[in-house]
Amino acid sequence: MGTGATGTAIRAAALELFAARGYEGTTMADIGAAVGIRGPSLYKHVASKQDLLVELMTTTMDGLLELQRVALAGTADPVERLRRAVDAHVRFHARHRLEAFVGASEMRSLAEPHRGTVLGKRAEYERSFRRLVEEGVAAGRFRVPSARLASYAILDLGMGLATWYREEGELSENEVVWQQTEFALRLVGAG
Amino acid sequence: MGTGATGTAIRAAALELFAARGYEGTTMADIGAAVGIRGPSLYKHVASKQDLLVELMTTTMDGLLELQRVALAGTADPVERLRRAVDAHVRFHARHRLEAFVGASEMRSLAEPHRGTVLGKRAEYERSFRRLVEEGVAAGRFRVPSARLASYAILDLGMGLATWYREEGELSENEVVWQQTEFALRLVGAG
DNA sequence: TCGATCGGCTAACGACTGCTAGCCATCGGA
DNA sequence: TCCGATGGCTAGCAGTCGTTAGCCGATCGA
Repeated sequence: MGTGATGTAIRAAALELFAARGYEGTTMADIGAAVGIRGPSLYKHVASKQDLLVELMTTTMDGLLELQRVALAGTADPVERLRRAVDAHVRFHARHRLEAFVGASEMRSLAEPHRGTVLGKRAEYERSFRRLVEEGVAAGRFRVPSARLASYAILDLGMGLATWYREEGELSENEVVWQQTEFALRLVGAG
Repeated sequence: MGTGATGTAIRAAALELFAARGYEGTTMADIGAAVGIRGPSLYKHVASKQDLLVELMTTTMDGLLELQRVALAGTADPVERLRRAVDAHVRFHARHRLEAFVGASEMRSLAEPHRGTVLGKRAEYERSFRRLVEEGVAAGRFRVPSARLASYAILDLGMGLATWYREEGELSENEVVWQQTEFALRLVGAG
């Protein structure tokens, strides 16, 4: 059944190229060259260029949602719930910066119906964060002018990592995660 | 000398299309259609498609830097300085969401040497924000684990507007600006 | 009135794109 | 040993793109 390793290598190369040059700016020949084969040979492993993007974006959103689900399971305290959700959010963006960057900037290149699906997952993710803030406000633990704006701010905090975070940077993943979580809690007035 | 209005209309149409479909995903025919002419006719008004992007991105960064300069002029108090810088930052992103979005996501489509120029301006803008945080820390008015991370967080807060802010939204520009400024001050522990 | 300029247009070039067709070497299992 | 599957390859199709060339009607100052 072959090694199957090439399929993974192709997806990894596509991710890196989509992040660096954009979906439209990346050719199948580019992706092929990155794994040592010609463009047309790619079609022995993947159905189409669009398929590469679809799979990349849906698995990214699924991973993010799953991580959040796990982080929130079995915890009732609003402050602790937000802390865990932000931890998962930031950690995911640190570990998958390229996926996050492509996910945010290439939504337009995603064809229907997948575009709608991914947008739906993203809306669900955001709604979940807003609810976390509202829970904290209702419990008298947070103090914010607008739960919507606060949740957007927290989401943006983590998504920003996609731009500036580097694994080789001077700050470790844990340090960044801790500080961003601290920022998020200060932001909602739970410091 | 003609009206000159067409040149402006072309730039406005290009901005909207670049934001919606991306630079590579936008054709000269698209831009022409948006202003009621054919693709090739555009060359009576602009030098090239790349020129459209170059001008868009440099004027955006210049506007952002100039606004920051004005905001900081003649104020010494670190808290007030950060407050004004964040106000300008957020207000700019609210008023020029499309420019900000294109500026952030189409850097890759910008050819050298303009890419280097714009990146330099952006680095200067970021450095200025970091210095503001460091000033506040040095004066004992802010309390942050890392000035670098705090300044990134503040920058991301405003840049996020590019994604979710809408003029027709329920929150007015002033409300959003005020709340984001509040968030930024909480974030650096100056609440 | 006349001639230049302005700003549209179509035709077309040359390069490039995603993808298909079809060929062939390699190699593991029967 | 041989046969089929695997996974490379080149050639090429059918389009699209940015851009140039060259044409022509309208407008306007002299």
